[in-house]
Amino acid sequence: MKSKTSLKEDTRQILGASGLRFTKQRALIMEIIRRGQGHLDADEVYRQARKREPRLSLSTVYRSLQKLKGLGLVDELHFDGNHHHYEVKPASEHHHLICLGCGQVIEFDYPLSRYVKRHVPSAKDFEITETELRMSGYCSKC
Amino acid sequence: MKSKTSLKEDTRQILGASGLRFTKQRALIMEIIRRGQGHLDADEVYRQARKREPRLSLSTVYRSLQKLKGLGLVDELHFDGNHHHYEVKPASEHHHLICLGCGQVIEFDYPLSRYVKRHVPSAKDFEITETELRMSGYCSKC
DNA sequence: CTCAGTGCAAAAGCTTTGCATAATA
DNA sequence: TATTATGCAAAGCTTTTGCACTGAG
Repeated sequence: MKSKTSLKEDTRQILGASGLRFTKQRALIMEIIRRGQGHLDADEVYRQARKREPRLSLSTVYRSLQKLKGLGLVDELHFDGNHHHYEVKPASEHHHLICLGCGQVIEFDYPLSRYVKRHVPSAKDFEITETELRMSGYCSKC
Repeated sequence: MKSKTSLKEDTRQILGASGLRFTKQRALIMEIIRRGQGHLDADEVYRQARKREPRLSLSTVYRSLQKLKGLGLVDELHFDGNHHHYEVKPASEHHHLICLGCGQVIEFDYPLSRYVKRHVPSAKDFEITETELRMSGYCSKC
């Protein structure tokens, strides 16, 4: 219960600090993304959100996601090239393993950018701001 | 000169083995992707190809890319969620570092999937068929 | 009260598909 | 000659944009 409230308050504060507004639509979108464990695309967010806020429009979802991403509250992922997926920005660096058989997405934490900076010469003088590792294959069941 | 011929012959043979045809359009597309060092999207391939084959259509580019990808001759990358980028499938596992300032793409080899399989528990019993690491940030100049 | 945000509808990319024609094996 | 591939045009999806209205601060 605590984390839910604090996500909401954090969001309100960060939005406010940038002169942006904390609307019920944005609260709902954040809430859904958090519950979705980071693997929802815009349309799924939209469909879930409409259950509670039937007049919400898809463009609001897109615009909110964009703003939240700009503020660093949400990350945009690219599992495939067809649509974006979103997740509440995780505290630690984490990555995704996708099963091509059953579609499940496994997350794992790993400070990969630190590792790469240390081991890859061409990454040495790069200031890495974003890292996305996507691995796909088949899980033990498939 | 040798490698050029052998890419062409390899392509012809692999297509043939699957009952597919080696057309001048496909030869040209492969050639362009190879020269493009792996960072062209479909439209860029199309524009370059039309210089030599003005009647080529964009749908042929897409269809060919799809077939070539299916045969494992070409890899599809997702730098952003808006379009696909293509590269001739590299022999060794390699990844991409993208500068958000000047747009340059730095490639580096690294057997990352082996590393991850070894260090990440949840990846242990996964058969990884594809790995894509995308890191972005700012290069030393930007 | 003011400016950011919303809903709706229309437009804008990128990618795919249907169909008749051309070209490979 | 039998299919596979191509070109063209049209359709499909996801995402973005314009505009008048609403609502948060």
